[in-house]
Amino acid sequence: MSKTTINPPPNRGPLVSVKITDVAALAGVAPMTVSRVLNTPDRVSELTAARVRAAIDQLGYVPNLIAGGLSSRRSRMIAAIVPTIASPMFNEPVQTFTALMGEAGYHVMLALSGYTPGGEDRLVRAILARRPDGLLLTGAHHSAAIRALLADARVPVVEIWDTAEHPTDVLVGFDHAELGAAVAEFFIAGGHTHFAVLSARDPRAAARGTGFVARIRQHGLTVVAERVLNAPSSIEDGRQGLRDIVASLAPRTALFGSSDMVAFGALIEARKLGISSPGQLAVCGFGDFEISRSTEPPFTTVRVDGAAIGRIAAEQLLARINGAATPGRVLLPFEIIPRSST
Amino acid sequence: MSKTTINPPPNRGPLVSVKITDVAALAGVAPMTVSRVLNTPDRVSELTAARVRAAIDQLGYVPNLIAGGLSSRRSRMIAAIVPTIASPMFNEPVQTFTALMGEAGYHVMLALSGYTPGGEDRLVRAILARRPDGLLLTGAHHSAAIRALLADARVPVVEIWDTAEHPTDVLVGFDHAELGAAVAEFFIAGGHTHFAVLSARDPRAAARGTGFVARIRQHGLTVVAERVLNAPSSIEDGRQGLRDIVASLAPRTALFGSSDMVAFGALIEARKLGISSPGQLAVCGFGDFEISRSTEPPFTTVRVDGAAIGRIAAEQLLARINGAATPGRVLLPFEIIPRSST
DNA sequence: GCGTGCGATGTTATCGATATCATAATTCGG
DNA sequence: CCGAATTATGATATCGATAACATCGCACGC
Repeated sequence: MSKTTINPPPNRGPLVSVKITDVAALAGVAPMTVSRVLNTPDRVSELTAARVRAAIDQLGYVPNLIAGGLSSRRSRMIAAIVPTIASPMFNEPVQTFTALMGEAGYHVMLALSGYTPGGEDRLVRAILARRPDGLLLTGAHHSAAIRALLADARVPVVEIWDTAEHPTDVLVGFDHAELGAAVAEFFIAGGHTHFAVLSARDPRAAARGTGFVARIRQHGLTVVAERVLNAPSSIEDGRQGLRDIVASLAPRTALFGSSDMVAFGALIEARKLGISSPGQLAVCGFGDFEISRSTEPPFTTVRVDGAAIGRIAAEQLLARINGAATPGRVLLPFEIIPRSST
Repeated sequence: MSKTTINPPPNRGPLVSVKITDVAALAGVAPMTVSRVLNTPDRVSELTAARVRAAIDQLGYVPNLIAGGLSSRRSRMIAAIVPTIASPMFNEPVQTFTALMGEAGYHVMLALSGYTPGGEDRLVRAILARRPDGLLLTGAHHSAAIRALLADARVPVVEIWDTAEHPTDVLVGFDHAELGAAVAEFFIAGGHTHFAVLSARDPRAAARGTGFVARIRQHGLTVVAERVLNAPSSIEDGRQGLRDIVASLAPRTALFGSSDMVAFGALIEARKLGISSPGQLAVCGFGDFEISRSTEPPFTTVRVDGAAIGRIAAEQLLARINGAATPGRVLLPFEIIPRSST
């Protein structure tokens, strides 16, 4: 459909590397003064600062943060670990967090842990080798090895998107089991008596599913099907999931999907199979992804304020970095958004 | 719907910071030997290596890459700049690239430039301050300031997802204009005579749209509507786009959307408005996102092998870092995947 | 008119690792 | 068995910035 082309590489000019002493020499000041112009401009007279800035521009000086970091023992870098960016789930918190930390002078290094257990261990070691000034972790349940590493490293840590009795440091999340239970109550209030759940193979999705099922059983009602899907789960996983459980469905069943992708897949497959929604199959997703809102008809989901999580995480982490005592745990609310699928 | 809770923070233990000299002392060797065990194990006898490894484990030593980087003048870090992770567009290349560079011993620092022009400038400066060993840029058209910075920095650069006559260093991408033209030909071959395009406000989406329109005009055929959307564009943008142009549509129109999100939105809105597809409105998206495949019915799109771009970018960049001469330009093919919407 | 204090700048030591060169231990062919 | 090549390890200097302390000059108050 199109060609593959290969051209030769261009040549490059001579190697140059401007350092702080070069700038200092040109501006006729000590290197320390250049450093002050860049880091604590208030402590330099406006006159010299101008001379130094001129020299910086003239030479195209770009400070070396590696050297600066070694000397000051501050990397001005934050590492953020999320399971994946292939799902819209973590976009909001990560983007907000990154933007706010950026304003505060920190770069955020994003790392993907995947959903394979143990993938996190190597990653955390590798990341700590860069001496981040802070850490953002997705999830609050980590291996003993990681806990030990983090404790030794003395790095401020904020855990998001989860809850735990004793967070490593600061936690900003919500209670997944309670959320599942709330979805159960929502369905029950709608008169449902038969339920199903499709959950990704991921600890937090599992917690939502467990909370859902537990509450239903508390009410003495029936869970007709429960199925575990890939993580992160795709639309196709949701479709396949529905095909797998279709034989078990009651004439009127309420389905909880662990993400909006799953719920959307289930809805598509139901429509294809001639199962009406919400009549025969009520569906609730999770995440309030755009697809839940903008598809036709839009479907019911649970919204968590991802931007708020990112913002509070940034605030808490900055407070922690600056040595302030901060609350150990911030649990945020969630909200069921009823739409046409229930 | 749920509560907000705040608990006090936990206390932390004493501060420790193990360094290479501590490990060396415990193992009874010189620091340099510890360094060799970690970086060039072949050059150390198995016996001493074992002793050193034992000491490392016992002390929980995590090497300081900041110090190592200053000394060796290699950061073992690659910076990757993409416009956004809110769209599935760049997932495949980025994930593949990150995984491969990771295997080669490099960490990838992901940075988001957004679609605002000029956002890239500050970002590149900030990133160069960390002295990355290589750079991955999305897009091949940069400001003069950036070009100068990159040239001075002498960093290997690979540009992806675009084409340009004279790439900064290495380029791995495809020709967006040609892609748009191919979609035009595809529609024309299907007997279409009236066309519309919805394109995101982003240089590469614009190139696809322009290529599409140009080819249609070459054939003397009619473009009934042309509209620019937000970048990155959402399903809702696609829906709104279709509403905006619906009055201009011919009884049988072929629509090219700059991404599958746009195409999906247009299809949803068309269905809602009672416009049949492909009968009255044929639609082709771009990206082969999951939604194009897994929705019902699936719709036509153009696929680019994102994983291949990521892989080749990693290979080329590694070759560049290791001083090899590499091709300046690799253009990859694309493929139109006909489905039920055309 | 002179000490005091403060703002502006400079000097020196250091951050924690690795490049490079030097040296000790070992192997091996003839 | 011996000297040269090879392997394993150590000593020293250095990467480029900043923390901490020192110094200088000037304004200001009494």
